[in-house]
Amino acid sequence: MAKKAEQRRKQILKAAFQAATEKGYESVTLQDIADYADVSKGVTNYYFKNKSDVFTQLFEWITTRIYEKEAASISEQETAIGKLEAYIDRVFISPEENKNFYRVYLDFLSQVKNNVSYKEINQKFYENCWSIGREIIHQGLEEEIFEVDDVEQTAISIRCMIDGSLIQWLMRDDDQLHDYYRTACYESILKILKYKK
Amino acid sequence: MAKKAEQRRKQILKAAFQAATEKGYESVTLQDIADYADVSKGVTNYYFKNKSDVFTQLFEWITTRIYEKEAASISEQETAIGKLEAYIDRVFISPEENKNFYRVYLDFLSQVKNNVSYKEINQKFYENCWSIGREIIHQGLEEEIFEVDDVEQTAISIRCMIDGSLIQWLMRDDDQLHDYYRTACYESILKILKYKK
DNA sequence: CAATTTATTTTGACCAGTCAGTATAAAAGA
DNA sequence: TCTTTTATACTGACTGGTCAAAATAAATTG
Repeated sequence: MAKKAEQRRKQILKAAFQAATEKGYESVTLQDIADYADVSKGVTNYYFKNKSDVFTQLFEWITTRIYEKEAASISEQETAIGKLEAYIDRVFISPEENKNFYRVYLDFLSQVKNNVSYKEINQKFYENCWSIGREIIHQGLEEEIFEVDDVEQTAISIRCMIDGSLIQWLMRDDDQLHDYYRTACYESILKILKYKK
Repeated sequence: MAKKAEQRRKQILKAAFQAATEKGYESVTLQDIADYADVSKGVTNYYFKNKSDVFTQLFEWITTRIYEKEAASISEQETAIGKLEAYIDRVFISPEENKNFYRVYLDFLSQVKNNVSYKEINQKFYENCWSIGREIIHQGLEEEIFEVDDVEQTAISIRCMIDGSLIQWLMRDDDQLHDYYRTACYESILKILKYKK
């Protein structure tokens, strides 16, 4: 029974995600979600406390998923450079694949200031991101190819660079620029790490 | 008379801005705007075609204002380092002063994908930002303290770093971190510029 | 096994409230 | 007086959330 409920919950979250990608966070209605999930309107209220509850859980799901994919990508690599490359490639995954994820994530970001839960979820996401940065830095220090004096600050800066590049890429929304921003981001991070090849 | 009209327009835009900072972009109503401007609802509809028109003009006003303040800050400085410092200081201006500007800007960013006008306005803003970056880079190259091979790409990366740092700072929303992010951003950009002191 | 009861899930009509936009009235200014 | 500007009233569309009733599934009993 709990299995069925969990399945329904996921189904509704996916519908909410799809609705959000196509209509934008704020303008999504409970009816939209129900339509995308192919159920009637009441179901959403049966499985979720209210609309806000749906979106809170969706935000958590999205940030967790982004992190897990990133973490999985770097763990497949042995070297610092390999990890960093895998990381950036995952962030700038081919147009359309993860683009929607980051678009909806940006939607949520703009809501963080109005919602304490969102802020906490995002804080957790940041901490996950920083841990990825630390892992890459430590590996690079071990290999003696990076020169970093403040590991924590550098890990934070890496994510700043990634988010900044990602957003600028998303905003310009030109598939031609995909490679450009991925490369620019990657090379900037190498400089921040004072990479000596 | 045209002067009076222009004044009213600005008054309404300011009211819309204030409403947006306090209630968030999407949930602002025409009534809110009228209330903040201390006029009746009819006035807004008299001076603007519709709600979307108000926000489009507000977005243009905000991005222009952010750019102008940044440009003014760096033009007061002679040296590359002076310009860069002034630039970053302007971006990370004391909590509350320009914070609201960037918050509302972020609100607009999340709407760019649904609105062609927003996209164009933001594209123009980016170009202005990049021109600031170029100016600093050129100055630093003249002084022979930076080492940059692709000026354009580096100018873009500088703004990525700024936006990324800014957003992370805004999201964490802890006044204690103000200095931290300003410094981290500044130092990262120096590394991207391969600054040799 | 079949009949019946109970529990769970789903439906869609409905309500009270909000909104953008319009229409109209009032006021101010030329 | 006539035009411009501001205030108020109204409308029609849409929203989130509620709820009683229907449908379905599970459990119980004879």
